[in-house]
Amino acid sequence: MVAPITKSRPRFYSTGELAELSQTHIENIRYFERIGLIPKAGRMASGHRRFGEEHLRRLIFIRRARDMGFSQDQVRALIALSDGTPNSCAEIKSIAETNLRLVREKIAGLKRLEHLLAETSAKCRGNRTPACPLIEVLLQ
Amino acid sequence: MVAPITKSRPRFYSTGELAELSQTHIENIRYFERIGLIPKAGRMASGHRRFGEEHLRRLIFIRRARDMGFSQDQVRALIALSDGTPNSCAEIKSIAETNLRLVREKIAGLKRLEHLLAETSAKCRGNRTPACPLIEVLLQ
DNA sequence: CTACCTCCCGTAGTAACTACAGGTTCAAGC
DNA sequence: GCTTGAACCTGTAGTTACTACGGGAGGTAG
Repeated sequence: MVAPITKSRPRFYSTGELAELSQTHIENIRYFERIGLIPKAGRMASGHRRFGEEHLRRLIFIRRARDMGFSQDQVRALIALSDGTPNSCAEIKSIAETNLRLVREKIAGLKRLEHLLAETSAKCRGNRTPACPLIEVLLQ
Repeated sequence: MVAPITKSRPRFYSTGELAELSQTHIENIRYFERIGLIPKAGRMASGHRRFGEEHLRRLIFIRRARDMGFSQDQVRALIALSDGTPNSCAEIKSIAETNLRLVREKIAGLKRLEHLLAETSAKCRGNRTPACPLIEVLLQ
């Protein structure tokens, strides 16, 4: 087991450092703070934000969840449910399954679209004889 | 010369009729008119819009194109190109092919997501033993 | 000391609609 | 002719999830 990059002393991060470490846009971090998706950061004397490990973990969590296609509301629910409440696991699974169903529907729709586009495009020779099949399809 | 009023029906439609016939939301029709995606409608004395066959054809064209995943800008380009300009067919084909590529990329991304969700969700029994695998995945 | 970078805040913009609020007009029934 | 309810009008604001910008202040290397 490799020791993670842990600092025994409390680590603090500037907004830019946190953006780098969490692979999140800097404006996005401020945005997440504003809408309450991450806790409010402490401040330095200068007014610059001072984030801690907790913010980093939360941001990585959020990015992963977003990568998994969860909406902002779902992410919010996942955060609330990930705190160890009994039975929350079942709720989390249910959110994931709803999402999986939506993803599968999206894939199915896009595949139909792909076939339509590919077929129609293949018929087109780019010379409009007798008429462009793409436009024909759109006009009926 | 007497115009054959009886048979060559200059059909007019109200906004609601057009919405019904083109399967478009009524607010959407007004929106499309406002942004110039369809021509400005004529007006009755009362101020109610009066649409013609041309509007209906255009709206159906737009709906089809949108169903095919074309963006509003692409739809605008397709409308401009569908007017019979020489060589436009090649440009139309190019728009369609760009779109096809984007659709395929979206499908690939969603499939990766589908696997991740399905796998993680399958591991979850909804009883958090020892910990919810979905949350584990999000936390690393 | 002077660049230059990073950070601050607030606002506005993006796509592509969708949803009011608050009013007019039309069509049908009595 | 009157009433009622549906359909229509305009204009603005809300949606999702950010992203960009303007204009200024703090931090640091040479």
